[in-house]
Amino acid sequence: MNRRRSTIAEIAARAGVSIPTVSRVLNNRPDVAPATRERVERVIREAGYVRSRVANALRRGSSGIIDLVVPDLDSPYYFEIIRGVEEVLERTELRMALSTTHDESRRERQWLRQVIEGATDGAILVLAQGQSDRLDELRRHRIPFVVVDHRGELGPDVPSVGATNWAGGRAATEYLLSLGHRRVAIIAGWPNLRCSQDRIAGYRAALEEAGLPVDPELIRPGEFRQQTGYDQTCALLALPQPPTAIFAGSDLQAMGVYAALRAHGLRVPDDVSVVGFDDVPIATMVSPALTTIRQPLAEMGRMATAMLLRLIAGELLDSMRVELATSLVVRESCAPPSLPDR
Amino acid sequence: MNRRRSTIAEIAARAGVSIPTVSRVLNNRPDVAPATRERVERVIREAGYVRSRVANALRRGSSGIIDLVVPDLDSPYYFEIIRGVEEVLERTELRMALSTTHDESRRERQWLRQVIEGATDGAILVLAQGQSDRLDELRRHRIPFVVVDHRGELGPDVPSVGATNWAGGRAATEYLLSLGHRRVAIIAGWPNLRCSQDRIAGYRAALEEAGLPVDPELIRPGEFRQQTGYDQTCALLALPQPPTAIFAGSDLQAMGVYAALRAHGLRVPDDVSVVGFDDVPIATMVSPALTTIRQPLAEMGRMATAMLLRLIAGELLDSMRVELATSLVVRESCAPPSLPDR
DNA sequence: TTTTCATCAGTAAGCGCTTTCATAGTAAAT
DNA sequence: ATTTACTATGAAAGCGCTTACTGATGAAAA
Repeated sequence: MNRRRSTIAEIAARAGVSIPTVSRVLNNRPDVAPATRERVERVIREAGYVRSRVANALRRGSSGIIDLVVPDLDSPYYFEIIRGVEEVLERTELRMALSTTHDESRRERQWLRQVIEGATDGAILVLAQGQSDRLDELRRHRIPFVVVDHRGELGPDVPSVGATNWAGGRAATEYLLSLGHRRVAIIAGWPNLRCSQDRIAGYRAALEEAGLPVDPELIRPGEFRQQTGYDQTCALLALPQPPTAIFAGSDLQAMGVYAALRAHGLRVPDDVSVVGFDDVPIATMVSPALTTIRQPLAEMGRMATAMLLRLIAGELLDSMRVELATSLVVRESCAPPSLPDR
Repeated sequence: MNRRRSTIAEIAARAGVSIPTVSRVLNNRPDVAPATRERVERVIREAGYVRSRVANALRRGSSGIIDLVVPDLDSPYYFEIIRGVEEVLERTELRMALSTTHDESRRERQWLRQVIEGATDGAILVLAQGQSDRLDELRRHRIPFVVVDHRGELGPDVPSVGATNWAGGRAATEYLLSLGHRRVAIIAGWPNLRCSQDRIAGYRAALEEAGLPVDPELIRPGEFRQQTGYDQTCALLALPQPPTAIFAGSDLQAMGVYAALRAHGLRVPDDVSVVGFDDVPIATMVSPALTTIRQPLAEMGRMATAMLLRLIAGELLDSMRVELATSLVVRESCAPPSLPDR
């Protein structure tokens, strides 16, 4: 009906009071006479007035927006995190601005500019470089942020949340070893990712603990995508002594492993055992259901958001760096090796 | 280094010019002497100045934010759409604010209030009720919007994008029929969803065209989730004359179908053929790979965003209602029926 | 040389709201 | 009756920026 959005001034005029009085009513200030308050509130209701968040933002320098930045939107990994963030944000007045960088620095700068321009209240960066210029700039602009699953080294004062990747890598390997496997391969993420390094370290630890040699051939880096799983499995299978178990760096990779194994006429888990990482929904949908290391992605998102909220409120964090526990979820993709080698 | 964010006024002072001049430089206005422009630009660079989008937003009443609203964040369906939206938005200066309603009207109002408060430039509503108070209110506040995959009836002047669900329903059924199936079941979404209705209509059309009776027992409504697929398949299998092919309403449902079939010791496609709907990534990851009706989700997101952008620019839409083509993607989950019934 | 125009830059207003600060009115204390 | 102390409200400033206007210049036209 009314074309323009109504302003506080209109309400004031209609209610026969001054602008500040309306503002006071809006903000539930105590110093308004009950009768006046009543009257103003009625007018507000009648006019269908909603206050402008933009004007407010300008006034007090906070936009009510949290930025969530992910490298891409091509994996359930990100979506789980996004969901976690959304879950806590939806209980607040804050909105989530989602953007992607595609790991391109051009996009990163663009994002950074937007964030700073936009007076973001805070940012959650997924898989960001642990100590980069970007982070410094954010800091310089006094924009609170927390990093999820950082890459590379982490500055000491960077709030971050991750998962116990080392423990996960070790648990998966130990499990496979306990089943009797002696040649277990690991497909990881790129070595520049902190989580990859940790998982491989966990894998090595388990092997060494069991007194088994670490065969470099069995450690295959790559992206966390299906294709990598496929390709590396093929490579692994071409080895003179192929592994009897494969520990993939992500469930998506594991799907590639499944496909490659099928293509070679090998059955899971009868011929080769497979363990994934992440525990995204697909893990339960495939057959055999994927045994995997659960990474509490949604919870990481929730935790990061909770931390950010505290930072925004100016509170201190109990701990700058929090690591959430991974856990082994046993399903159907592992079994004792068919023919024990060695 | 510098604590506060620098303002245009500071730049002006430092460069020895007036505030409007800085603004002109910032906006690439032609009426600035080259030398002055040069100088101002240098100061801007040195100061690391970024203009406040908030102030701008207040000034010109546009916030640079597009709202994307989905019912939930629990299905690849949404993520594909989100990705499409992000793809076109990332080429603009606009940011995406993502929120969920959980189909609760409380959340919907909250969202609506936020949107109106926040001076959103426009909104994309996924699976919104075709003619609801919400939409009216958006219209009243002059907020451009477009609906993706609307539910229920659609007002005539509501910009929307969907897929050719009818054609998809028909194509899937025809394909199954052409394979020799005579009892094909359809698991759909809730009947209040427009897309469900259309698909069922397409299914009926194919059946009738082939001179086959439509058995109401074979039409099973439910949610688009895995569990529904599982449950309805069990129900279907319990029928005196179970279907030899099942057309699921989503790929997720189809995963449930797979699981139920496996649980009953039935093989896909040897014993029962399965067709999905959507063609999300999982479809290619499972074995047998899922034959499905591809719904160009990401493209729908892109299209919706493109339309919204035009609406925001004040341009007219070529067409209020656009339907993107679905297509049959044949993979491995269908085969002729093992024992022809009747 | 005087008039006419571009050209460049500055003044001021205002986007919608919050927030001192000041003031009128009223009730309580002297 | 006068002072004191609130209480309820209004006037005005300002958040950071854009954008009519308004003026100075100096160059081109008369």
